[in-house]
Amino acid sequence: MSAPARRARRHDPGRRDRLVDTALDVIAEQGVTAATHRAIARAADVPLGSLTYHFASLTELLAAAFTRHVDTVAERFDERMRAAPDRAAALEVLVEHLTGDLLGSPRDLVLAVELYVAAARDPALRAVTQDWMARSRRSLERHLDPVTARELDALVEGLVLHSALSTDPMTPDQIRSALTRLAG
Amino acid sequence: MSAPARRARRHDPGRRDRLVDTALDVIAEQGVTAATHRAIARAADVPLGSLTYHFASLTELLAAAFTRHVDTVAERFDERMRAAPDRAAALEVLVEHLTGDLLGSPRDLVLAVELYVAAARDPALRAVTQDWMARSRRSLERHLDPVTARELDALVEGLVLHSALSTDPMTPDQIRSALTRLAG
DNA sequence: CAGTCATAGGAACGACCGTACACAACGACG
DNA sequence: CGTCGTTGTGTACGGTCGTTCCTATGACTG
Repeated sequence: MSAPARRARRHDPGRRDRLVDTALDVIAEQGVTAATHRAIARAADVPLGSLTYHFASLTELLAAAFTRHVDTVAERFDERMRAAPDRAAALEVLVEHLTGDLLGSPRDLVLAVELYVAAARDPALRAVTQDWMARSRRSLERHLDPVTARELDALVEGLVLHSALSTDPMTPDQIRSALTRLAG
Repeated sequence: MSAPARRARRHDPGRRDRLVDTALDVIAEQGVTAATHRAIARAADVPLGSLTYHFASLTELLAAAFTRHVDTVAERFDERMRAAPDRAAALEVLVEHLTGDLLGSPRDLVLAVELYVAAARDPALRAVTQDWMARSRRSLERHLDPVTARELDALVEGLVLHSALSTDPMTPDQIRSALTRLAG
């Protein structure tokens, strides 16, 4: 009957990496507040003690997880931004990034908001959001002046939050027109 | 020595109200995650059992607290909005509301973000934020078309979040120019 | 092949939580 | 004055949490 099929190998290189990914999964599926040592250990199918062995504290693990996610998203965005030939194309990249990546994928939307939550609660995680905002702005500044970049960045944050909390979210067209209106 | 000067009277009408206010204080000073039965009871100087006597659950108490706060802020905003003679004045009211009330007072800024956090975590509290957004939009629509109102509302949310999480927040002038740029 | 040491594993500790509940105090009312 | 229902209080239960700690293992080094 039982014998819970513990598949964890005794020797498990890359477990640390796997834990970071699993933490991200748990956050996306159940929220930061549910991302406990035990929940992550269960999801990764490793013993509880393994988490404190690889990460000095839970905060450190969450920081690693959010950092990995931010790296992925920010890098993908900057890549596309670099490829944009001019200002108009850059705006279209932003629209696509927002409606496609952030709002289009429930996972990324949830992760963005959960990061806000975590940052608001834990000063150690605030550095991650600040890094994200800084990189996002730098990407925008490839084709836009700093003032516009900053305003757009704030608007993007608002639209993300709005989408996450509101019933009847804005359509991609409405979002495009809001962004172009501000940047125009 | 001890005899901890428990000042709570045996008969204490209005205690329920006082608990709501105290809950708001605790949230503002220590965050929603620290707003536990025990923390609020300690701050209000009432016994623990008193909280479950007046409120069926902790969520219900937090909802009452946030509702009271939202009522205050939303009503104050709508009042000033009604007094605005035209669109330009309305925009100035919005700037004043944002830079003065929300961003000017650390307490209100914290409470706004904590409400986002609570809403993201607890579906029962989401109704409060949705109510806030709806009222905010309705106030804006007194002098602005619905599309602009909605866009401004999202931008305001973004600016609040931005201010709370960012180092070097935007100045009131920068905020004014962002808002007028979108609404212009 | 023996020894070493980073890694893996599991149980336990102490703290805090929301909530339930039995009891004490009180005011209203006969 | 005695009874009763409402309101207030204190304690305890069952649970989850982060973290610590001791033991076991097995891959690598010499």
